[in-house]
Amino acid sequence: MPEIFAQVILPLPLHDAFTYRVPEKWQLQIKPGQRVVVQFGAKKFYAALVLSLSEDAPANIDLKEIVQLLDEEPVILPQNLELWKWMAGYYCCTLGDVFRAALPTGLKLESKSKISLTGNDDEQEIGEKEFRILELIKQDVSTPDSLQKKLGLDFSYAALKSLLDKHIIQVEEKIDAKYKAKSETWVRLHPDIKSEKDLLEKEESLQRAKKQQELLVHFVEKTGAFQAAEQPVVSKKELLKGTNFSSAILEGLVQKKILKSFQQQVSRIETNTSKQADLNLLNKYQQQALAEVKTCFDNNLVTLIHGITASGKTEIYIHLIDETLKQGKQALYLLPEIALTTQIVERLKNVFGSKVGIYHSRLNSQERVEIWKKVLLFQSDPGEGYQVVLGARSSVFLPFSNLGLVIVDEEHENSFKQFDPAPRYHARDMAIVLGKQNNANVLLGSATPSYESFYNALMGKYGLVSLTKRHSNVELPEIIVADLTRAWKRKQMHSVLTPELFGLMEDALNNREQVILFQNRRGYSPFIQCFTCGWIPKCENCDVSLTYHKFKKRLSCHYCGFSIAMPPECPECGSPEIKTRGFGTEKIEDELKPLFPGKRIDRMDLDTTRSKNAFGRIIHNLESRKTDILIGTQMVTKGLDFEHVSVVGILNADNLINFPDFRAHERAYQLISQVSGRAGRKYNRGKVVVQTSHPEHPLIELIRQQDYRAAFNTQMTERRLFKYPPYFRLIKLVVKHKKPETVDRAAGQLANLLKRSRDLTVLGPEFPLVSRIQLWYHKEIWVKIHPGLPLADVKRFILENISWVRSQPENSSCMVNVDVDPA
DNA sequence: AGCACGCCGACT
DNA sequence: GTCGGCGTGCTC
Repeated sequence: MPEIFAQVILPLPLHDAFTYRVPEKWQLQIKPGQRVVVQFGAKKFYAALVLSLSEDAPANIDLKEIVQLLDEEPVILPQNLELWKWMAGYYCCTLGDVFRAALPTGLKLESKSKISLTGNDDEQEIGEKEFRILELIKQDVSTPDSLQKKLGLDFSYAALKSLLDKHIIQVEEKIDAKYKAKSETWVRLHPDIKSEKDLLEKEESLQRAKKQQELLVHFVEKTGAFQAAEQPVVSKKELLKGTNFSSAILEGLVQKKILKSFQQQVSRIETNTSKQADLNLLNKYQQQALAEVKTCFDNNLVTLIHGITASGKTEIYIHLIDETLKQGKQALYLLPEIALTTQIVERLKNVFGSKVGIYHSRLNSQERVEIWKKVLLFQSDPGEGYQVVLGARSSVFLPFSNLGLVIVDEEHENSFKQFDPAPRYHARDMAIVLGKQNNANVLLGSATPSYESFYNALMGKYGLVSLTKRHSNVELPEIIVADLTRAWKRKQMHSVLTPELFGLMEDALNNREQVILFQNRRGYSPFIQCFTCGWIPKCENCDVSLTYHKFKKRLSCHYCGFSIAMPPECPECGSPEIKTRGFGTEKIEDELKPLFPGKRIDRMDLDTTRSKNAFGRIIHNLESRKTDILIGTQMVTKGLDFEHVSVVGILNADNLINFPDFRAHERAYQLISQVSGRAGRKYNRGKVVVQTSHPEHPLIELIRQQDYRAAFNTQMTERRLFKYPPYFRLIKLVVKHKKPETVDRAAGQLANLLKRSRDLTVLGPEFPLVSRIQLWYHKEIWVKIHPGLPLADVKRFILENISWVRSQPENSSCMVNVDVDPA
């Protein structure tokens, strides 16, 4: 039999696959998609993924053997790997990067150095540092990391190495399997008991062990032994529940070979999710839209459904999923993380029961592995595996075997784009690739489609379906523009509220209706400033001012988490007069309390939703009308339906519109529309107040008229003129280094090299909005690419130039991040 | 990404 | 004179 070699992907940012020898014992069993343990480098072990197998190997390399085969069957299918390859190529990252992003943590493993004593303690001279390290090792601190954490500056690798050289300690590499199946103890009759007669004999034999006898009777009553053909089993937990029997009594029966206990694997995921509801009937507009979507699907792989808020898109999705399931195919339903609320999760579980898996970042790694495995299971056992997945961005990596439909709801959401680390992929775009590879239809849905998608639809690349009627005929809210500057000048402001907004809030609250206020900044105030000398506290690691959080009495950095206590006086001039500047959600909450005495005010932002149940609690309080006014950031915009919210206030539209980003207008429009959608969903027409200092701004007028199409057209003119998407493709390059001079020089060189290409438009290098993050200086280069150019060649050209710049000694291998289609 | 090897400044 | 910093290059 010829020798077999495996090309494996390591979970590292390396461009090549590496070849290992396959030991003879696994030659028949090994398949692409299985995980293997390999040694890579002098000591590290990794779980790698078999990419391919071959009978020949690269010459002149001393190959290592695979240490362990981890899976009996592949954890990922060949067609899934095709998506990985596409992603690595398109987003200019390595397969290793994709590997890391794709597999749930529980399926990845990495070796950790475990330090232990050798027991060799002949008198040897050791230094102070060595002594302190040794003391900790004796207390079972056994990894370099934890030693470093405990000792701080007293730790050094040299001291560790010295101890190693003196044979006082030893280091071994241990790999931990992160995923363990959860198991429970179950109980059944011992196989020796073959009839009821045997059982009675055994029972009588227990005359002197009353408790055991009672438990046996309890077991028989509970399970009905010999009632059915199959011998009954029961979990130990279930058997002992509500009784006084202890484990010891059960153990006694097991010892006497009357009962037998065994371990059984159980799922961590709730299983009592039987189908509880039917599909809702669609109204005539929904029926029409559904029919149109299906027609579009006949001609286009991708269809965009532009449906205003509350037009009932979700129910259409559910009908489409249902049809996909009837064809025996799988469906993937993608939502942005924040929109994966209990409302939608429950609806899907009720309709599709145990066929639905939910996959998002709040699951722990063990749960994620179980979802992964049940999606994989669909291939071999369609009855048991998941046929529908509702999930966030990373669900595109799940091992689907027979995908028939992909839905991307809220497709305009920029949180579908992964920022850091690589792969910097856009889940909506990956969904489309996934659709192409599987010949599965893709449905994009939004009330305010991204301009790229809408453009593609208008150009005929995607099908387009519009839904313009809200269900139960609720009217779109009325939008009122309130002039901040005028109100300030006339001294009519009630704290942060214009008289327009204040008046409407009072009316609403008097009618027992609720109010949502939107402000794009969390914390108390975006920055503070000394009234006397003008000093503004800045982050030590990043180039940003610190945000004041009043509740914690601290100043903190929203980029790196750095924080300091609020100084009692100005550290520069000693003046005690430090003033807060600007308004964050926390300060607004404070300011509103005296304006609306007796009203219950709640706040929803990153700071108040950190704990696991906080989000649900805030939503519940609003639903049950325990909250009168909710103040929040972006979070309040997401698909939450509340019946009694009649007024929505956007406290400052200017900081949305004036954001220095080519997408600022698109985003401002989307955001304000989405928040507006929260107003007046059931009984009467809601009111939205948009506060701005520039009521004459053309975008404000478009927002007031709620004219998506006009806003789109206006922007398209600018996008074309300034060479932005959808007319041009963008690649953003971020050069990073700890030294500003190096960043300057390297970024300059790179930009100059790229500018030599006459086909490309190159902007920069420029310092980004925040030019230093966590002690690293950043500089950005934007490359605009004409759609006629071969993208692969352009990328190769860019990557070659990056390598060249990085290889120049004076640039001391600075980092360059490549972000294709930046958000 | 790690980690080893290799070359120059502040200490016994 | 060495210890120890981190800059460069390799890992099947």
